[in-house]
Amino acid sequence: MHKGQQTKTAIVDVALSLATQMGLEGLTIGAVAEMAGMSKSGVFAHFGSREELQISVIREYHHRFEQEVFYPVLLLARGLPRLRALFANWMQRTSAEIDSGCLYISGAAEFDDRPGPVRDALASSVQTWMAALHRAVRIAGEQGDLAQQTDAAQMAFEIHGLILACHYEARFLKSKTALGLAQRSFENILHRYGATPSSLPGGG
Amino acid sequence: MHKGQQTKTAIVDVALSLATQMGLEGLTIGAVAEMAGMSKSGVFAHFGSREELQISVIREYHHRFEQEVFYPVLLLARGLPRLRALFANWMQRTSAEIDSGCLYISGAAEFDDRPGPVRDALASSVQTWMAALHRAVRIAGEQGDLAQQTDAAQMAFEIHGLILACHYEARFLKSKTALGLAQRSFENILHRYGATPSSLPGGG
DNA sequence: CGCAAAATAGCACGATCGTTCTTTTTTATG
DNA sequence: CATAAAAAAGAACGATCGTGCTATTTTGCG
Repeated sequence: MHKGQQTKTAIVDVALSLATQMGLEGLTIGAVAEMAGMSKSGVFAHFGSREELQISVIREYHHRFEQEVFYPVLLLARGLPRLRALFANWMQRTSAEIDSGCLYISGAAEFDDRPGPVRDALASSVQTWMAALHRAVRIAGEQGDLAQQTDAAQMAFEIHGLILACHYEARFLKSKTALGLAQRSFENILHRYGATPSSLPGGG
Repeated sequence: MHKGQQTKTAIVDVALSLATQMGLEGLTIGAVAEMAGMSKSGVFAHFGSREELQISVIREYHHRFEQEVFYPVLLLARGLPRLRALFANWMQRTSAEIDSGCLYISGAAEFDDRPGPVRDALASSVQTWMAALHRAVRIAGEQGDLAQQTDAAQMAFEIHGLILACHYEARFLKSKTALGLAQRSFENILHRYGATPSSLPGGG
């Protein structure tokens, strides 16, 4: 008795790809049904409301984001290596999302002043990721991989900005140089905050 | 025989405030009509299509943006003073748009893969502004107010990112520190590109 | 004022949306 | 295989949308 979960997963899969492309507001049950080869009511029955479908999509996106950019870096040494890897994974995903779209960016624009459970789910996911980024920066500072006076919040903010500019200019303005500019920006930020090319073994 | 233009202006005014808040896709003729105290067909007759209304809104936004952040800086000396003023005006507008919303950001998310005249108008406006920003940076470099090897495209990209992060974190995540972080980011960028605190009078 | 033209309103259309209700098909189990 | 439950389909609803058509009001000019 678990065929339901199986098709529900398939529906969310289709809905996610549709939501990243058309936005969470452009996510219609009819479009999902057609793309999934089902009837509208067949899709609807699994969620009970469009809002619940949207939230399921956000949860799936969050899960994939974690899986792809966050979890892998835990295998690396704390500090600068982990921070570098975090950014590298994020950039890799961002570059893929130049074609597919990013739910955290399009969703923010759609729900930035529309209260409700969808916005809550979206903001909560983003907050979780922002906190993880902030933590990675802070730890790199504590490890001595960054200048002593580094402000983690400031550095995380600047990294966030570079990703947003990359996505904006590449996806919307079709700029072909955005990836390179973003990569260079990150190196500039690392340099500014005194990142060591390789960790010093016995730093006090 | 120009009452038409008068009410048309009023309609665009209402439509703009509605579009910045709800997005260009959320801009419905019925909502505009109600807010303008008119009938749907009364509003519709002025534009002939919703697309034309959306484009009119984009043009109006573009005009106000120019008027508010770009034109005033032409009174200042070329180089760093003008670049600083450009950013200051941009930030002032951005801080206001934390409440009202930004058409260039929400519009980009909505139309980043939806071809057509609306997207074209939006992208064209943004491109114009991006080119102006790039030019201001380049001129500052040529004036000797920035380090010799400054890459104008790179610096403009980083400034753009800081604005996007500011808007994102302030408007969507309700961060109260975003304004300060953005201001600090700009100072960091200026410092990194060797901006002089005040222009050197006789620089060769 | 009188009158043509412009501006606006009123109304209805087809389409699409989320949702509900009912019926049919599929599934898992005795 | 029989059968009850789960899953999916089908049809219809009310609402909302952009838009076209027609009537009415308002405007500006002689």
